[in-house]
Amino acid sequence: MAKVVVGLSGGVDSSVAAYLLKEQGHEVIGLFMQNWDPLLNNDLADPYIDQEICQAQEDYNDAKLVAEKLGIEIHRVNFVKEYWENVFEYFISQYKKGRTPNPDVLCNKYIKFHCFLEYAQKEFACDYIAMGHYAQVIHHPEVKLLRAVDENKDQTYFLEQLSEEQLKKSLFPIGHLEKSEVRKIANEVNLVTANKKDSTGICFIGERNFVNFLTNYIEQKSGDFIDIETNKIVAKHKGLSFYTIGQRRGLGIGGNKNFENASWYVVGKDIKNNIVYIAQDDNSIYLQSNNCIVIGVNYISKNEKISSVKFRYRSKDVEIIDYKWISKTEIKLYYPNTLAVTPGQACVFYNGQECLGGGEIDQVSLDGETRVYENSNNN
RNA sequence: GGCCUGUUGGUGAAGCGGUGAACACACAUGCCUUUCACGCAUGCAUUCACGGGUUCAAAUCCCGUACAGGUCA
Repeated sequence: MAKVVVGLSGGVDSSVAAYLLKEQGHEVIGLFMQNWDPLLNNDLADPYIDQEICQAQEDYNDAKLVAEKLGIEIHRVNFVKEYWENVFEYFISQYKKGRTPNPDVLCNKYIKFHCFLEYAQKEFACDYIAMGHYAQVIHHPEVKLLRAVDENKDQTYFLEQLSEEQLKKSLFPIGHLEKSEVRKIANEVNLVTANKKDSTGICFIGERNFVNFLTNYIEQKSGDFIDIETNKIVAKHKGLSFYTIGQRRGLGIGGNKNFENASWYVVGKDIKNNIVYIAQDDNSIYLQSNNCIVIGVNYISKNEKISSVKFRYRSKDVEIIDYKWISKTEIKLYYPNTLAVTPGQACVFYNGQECLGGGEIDQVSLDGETRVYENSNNN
């Protein structure tokens, strides 16, 4: 029996997490976070911006109903400023450099498992915090982060940056359940969130037309789409930051008599010359790499060896052939040829079911040839 | 100026008298998804530059007009 503060988001997962903790006999307190304010943050791409009730308010209402149903207290906290300073500014700075950052990894590191944790401990003197993530944590004899039982929903990818101290204080009550079981429980207990659609898009921000969203924060210049095979200009792009490596949709390049009848994929960027390189092959050699440098590494389980990694959320694990530490926080990984490993994205390390930590993909190469996925060296 | 060839959806392009106008790419929507993406599914020309004619029937044949390209003096 412990005192636990649950992050109630107004979704099914956290609702069921709270319910399970209560069932286990813990003293449970709900805490709702608001980390994004469309008006304050000038988020003109928010589809709800003209509505009277914003998304956050609607979610809070659901969270409140769940708390009432479960008979637990609910409180509300605002980390809009902290989110902007610790997550969003970095996110934008990376996009300006042509990279493809993952804000949700930082959101977990700095907001959910830092601001929230501190607040919960200070305000409520709790023993633990709990979240509705699909992940499992073991506290004894040593801290381990494990993939969720429901491998399809596993979210350890986003928890890659959590420290041992943060994990020690955290519980993931639904990590041993399948998503379908979570929904089933929610229905049995009759929670309003039981059949609510899963939220997607950047955590706390939500679904956006991404080009419009970024346009609010990044000035972009149009430039050339160049075929990397022939070096010919194929079309105009809207701004280098709007594209990520491996992207197909949104390029707007239709049939062209000078080229084959095939889709185009983004395979590189040249920031200095504002060029986006493309190729007409989803398996292009220019999309492939077999080694990369990962920086800002957080290593949770120092005794374990990396056997596989994930380069993008929900992508298949890639077996690691070898790796070499460059410094305490930088590592070079060697792996079989893989498509679209993208600078800025999180690279997460695994050994079987255990998540060992991870870092940020910095430089990507095929054998000795560095991919022109970005030119951050010039900045 | 004469002669010749071409003009099909957002783009590239099949079809060349017989009756729902291929296909590819783009795009849209849906699914998938706590990042960005990938992927999957579905949809998308009542109409073939325009006007007229022949025919039971034309995008497909004929005539004219307008564009575009070629070619000959």
